[in-house]
Amino acid sequence: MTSIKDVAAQAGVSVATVSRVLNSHPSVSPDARTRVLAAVDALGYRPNAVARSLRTDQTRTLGLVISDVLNPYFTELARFVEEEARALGYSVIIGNADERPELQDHHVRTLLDRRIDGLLVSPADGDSPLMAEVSRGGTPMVFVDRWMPGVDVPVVRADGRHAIRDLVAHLHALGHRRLAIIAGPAATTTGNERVEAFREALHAYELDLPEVYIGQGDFQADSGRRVTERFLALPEPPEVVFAADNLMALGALDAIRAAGLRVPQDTGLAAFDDIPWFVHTDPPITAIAQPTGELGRAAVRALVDMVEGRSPQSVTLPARLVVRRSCGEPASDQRSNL
Amino acid sequence: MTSIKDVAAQAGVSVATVSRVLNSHPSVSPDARTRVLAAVDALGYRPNAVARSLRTDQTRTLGLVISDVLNPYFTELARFVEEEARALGYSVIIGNADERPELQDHHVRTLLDRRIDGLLVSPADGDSPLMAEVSRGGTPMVFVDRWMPGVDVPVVRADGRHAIRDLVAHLHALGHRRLAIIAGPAATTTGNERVEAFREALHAYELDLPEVYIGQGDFQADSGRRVTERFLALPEPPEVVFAADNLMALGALDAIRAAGLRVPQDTGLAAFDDIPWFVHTDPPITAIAQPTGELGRAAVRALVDMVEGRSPQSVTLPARLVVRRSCGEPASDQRSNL
DNA sequence: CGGAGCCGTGGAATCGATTACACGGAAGAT
DNA sequence: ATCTTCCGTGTAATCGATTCCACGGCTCCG
Repeated sequence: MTSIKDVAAQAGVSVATVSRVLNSHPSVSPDARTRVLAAVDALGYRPNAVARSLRTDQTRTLGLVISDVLNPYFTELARFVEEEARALGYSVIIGNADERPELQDHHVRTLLDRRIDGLLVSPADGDSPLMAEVSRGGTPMVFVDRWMPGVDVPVVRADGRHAIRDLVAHLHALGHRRLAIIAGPAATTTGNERVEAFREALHAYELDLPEVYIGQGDFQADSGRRVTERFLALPEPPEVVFAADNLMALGALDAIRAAGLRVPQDTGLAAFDDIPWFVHTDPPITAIAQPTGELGRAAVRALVDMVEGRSPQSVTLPARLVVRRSCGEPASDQRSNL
Repeated sequence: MTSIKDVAAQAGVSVATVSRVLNSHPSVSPDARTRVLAAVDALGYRPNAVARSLRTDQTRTLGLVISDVLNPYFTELARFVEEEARALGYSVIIGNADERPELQDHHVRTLLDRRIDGLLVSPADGDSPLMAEVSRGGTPMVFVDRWMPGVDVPVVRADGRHAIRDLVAHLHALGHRRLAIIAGPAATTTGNERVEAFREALHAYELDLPEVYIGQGDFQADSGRRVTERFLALPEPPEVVFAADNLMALGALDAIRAAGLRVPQDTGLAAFDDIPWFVHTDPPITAIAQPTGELGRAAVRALVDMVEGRSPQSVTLPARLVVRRSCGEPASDQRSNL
């Protein structure tokens, strides 16, 4: 590998001058500059990012730790995060926690060892003292989508409260009264919030959310399947099942089918998170869509603000209901985005 | 940040001894070892990976450049790659090329600047002289899924030939004769191969693959939609459309629906790449499944072999047909994996 | 005409690790 | 007892960059 010394030798200047040219430091003579540039070109020289990072103590790299790459919602989020980061001159290293706290911690530590400039996290289930420690340790950090209470870092997320209210209104209008929810892990904020918002919305219609209608899932398809089986085995099974994420909705759909039931005639289905495939399932699935692109971009901007010494802002964006056919045929004025 | 010097001071030894303990070098006294370990613990010291990499000239990091993260096939691949790499003690940095050669080159260069130990690439459309250059430059490199002719590096991929023959047999048995294909970009190997295998399989049944039945796609949903619209507008539209990847199949499904046609009664649909959602579309989609997990693992093993000075092997694994209902109701003995 | 100030440049310190080499002391060989 | 060998340890060089400081030469001003 050619180093800055080779370039210096080739151009007949010192390494200091080469470095100045490369970092567009003002005090370099035009003559020296051209000679250096020519040498760089001739040798195909590229600065060693490792050496540079050691000296400058910055890597221009952000870490992104997400709970599950296979979840299309997070994949999309990751894509937007990388895009915005690139626009701001940063690279992104993604760590996939697979919803496992210890794997999450592994990635966080690895990223810290590499001296990333900042960390974007969507914390998995289970508590992780590491997070609080990292944030106290001074590493710029921002939570996206999910967050951890008690850890004082900016949060960028979508608020589903309003959309969930719309969903319940929609279900109520269709005549459904027995509504169940497949919740996410209790330890994730998104897991809790969605249940609470659902319960509140039901109250507004004087409906109850009995314990047996709250299934404990883990954001994976399998758990959606298991919970739904239990719902269907109830003496009074729910008329509609609302899954707190798209993978559990997939599992729920499996279970309903396997029981020989039809959606929406026998059991309705709705999901939090909207994904392209929901248009093509049988039937198309009514879902709550998050503004994923905006979320990803806002998260990166907040983090970069922090890294570069500006004061970052927490951001909450509204999610919105997309009505399709999985809860029953909506009145025509309620249809949208098919 | 605490450095090795702090640990040395705390333990009352030199930095050399600390380093020896950390790298489990044999000649350290038990006494020194315990004192160092205690100091590491007390200070919460973690070695600076940047400094270490600079000195040792290895990062224990692999680069993975894929054509499109939003494609579930690649997401899954990436997940397995990371898993296997982690098992072997490596981290992975993913670069998403979004099917754009210039973005692909950007990521390759960034990864090289960071001195990754090896590079896993699934090249996008368009030629990139950079690849050949990198490989000649001595960076360990392995192609996965797609490859570039003329660049002499190991290739890990699935062979769809056999499965495509099975697919054509299946379609022929259902009475279909006019079969069309939505191809991938001509410049990608997977794009070409799938068309050629399809043509050959048709020949075996004395069927032709006319030019108008070959649509030019780019592995994105939109192109599948456009190509399918054109197919359907033909005086003699095809009875079955075979999409060379899952996203184009999604687009094709859109287009068929938009034209007011039913699958499979009016137009059949099959896809290369199988994904969980294909079970739940209306109707479930017949697809060719790649052994993604094995592919990812084999690719990492080949690359690590190369990095660590062993001689790497190209690997080709068979894909297999999964019959569902999107091409017509199969005879009962042909059904599988619903 | 002489001193102050500026500009372009190079030498050398530095970042945090690894590792070759030297050295002192203990143990074993003769 | 003396010589060799080996072991544990420390000193210092090194990786490839950035950047502080000093220096020589020039310009400008009084």
